[in-house]
Amino acid sequence: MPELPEVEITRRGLWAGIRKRPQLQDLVFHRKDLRYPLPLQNGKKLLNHRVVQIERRGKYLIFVFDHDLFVISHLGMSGTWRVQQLQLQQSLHSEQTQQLLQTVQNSSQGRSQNRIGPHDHIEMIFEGLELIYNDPRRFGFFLLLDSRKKVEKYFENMGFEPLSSDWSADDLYKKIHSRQQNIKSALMDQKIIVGIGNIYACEILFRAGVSPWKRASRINQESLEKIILQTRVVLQEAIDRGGSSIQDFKNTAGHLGDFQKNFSVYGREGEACRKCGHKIRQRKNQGRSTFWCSKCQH
DNA sequence: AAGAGGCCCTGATAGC
DNA sequence: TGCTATCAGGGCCTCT
Repeated sequence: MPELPEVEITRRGLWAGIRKRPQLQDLVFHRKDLRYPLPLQNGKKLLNHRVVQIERRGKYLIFVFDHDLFVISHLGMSGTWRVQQLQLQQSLHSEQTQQLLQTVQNSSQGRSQNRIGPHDHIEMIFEGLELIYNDPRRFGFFLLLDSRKKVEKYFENMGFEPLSSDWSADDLYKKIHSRQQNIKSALMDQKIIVGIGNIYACEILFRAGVSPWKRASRINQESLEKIILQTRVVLQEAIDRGGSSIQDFKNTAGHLGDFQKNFSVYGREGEACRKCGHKIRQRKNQGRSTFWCSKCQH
């Protein structure tokens, strides 16, 4: 589901929710793993620490706690975080807290309290509200790291941050000029540039007028500049519109995004190109549906 | 050693 | 109605 815009929307919503009361009071896991094992025991290190910032790197969220503790959260294909108000009694009773901790072993207790629904796997409880992670497909993950160094190590091989201006077209050219793969695969390669997934790769290439099937090494200077520009424009537009909700993306307040209404090609196979009227085509690339206009994109 | 393909998992939808 | 097949926003691992 979530590409950079959706993760950024999530980041903002989470931070807006907890910034005034950032001390983690409880952490509850309703299963032992997602994509990777959850920090059932180590997670207790986080209790009573404050979240000082929530950062984003590509499609990853980073909860920065005081005392050099970090949580890396990835939404996989179907993950969402939501902010939910807590009843006063729930947030203040330590007995309740004890009971919640035990729900690591027994998730049915949590559900019976009517706060938790199907596929709600993690609860981060703050004063007066909680953050709940929901993920039907469970491709997401939640990792605890105990130093900034480990965080940097974790992200050391990741590509350029598209909305940052600390890299240039030349830098990107150096990374892709020897690539034999097509430009769409290159755009989706997180080692080259981060945050772009299947939807936005299609949309960016349409706006740049570049065929997804063009070899990365054969992109000329002018097209490369267009791709970079449109990457920034499309991602920023999507953020401004609350992200894209194809099936189920919701922001932390449970609201759907709006950017899917602006899709030029994604999911529009057989429909008329909004620019030239030609039929939008679809073909698989590395197992992912790829949409493009063969008349507008070369 | 870059690049393609399989796989993890559930749910929605299409077709019979 | 109910079965089966296919597909879905990601990324890691394996194989070539």
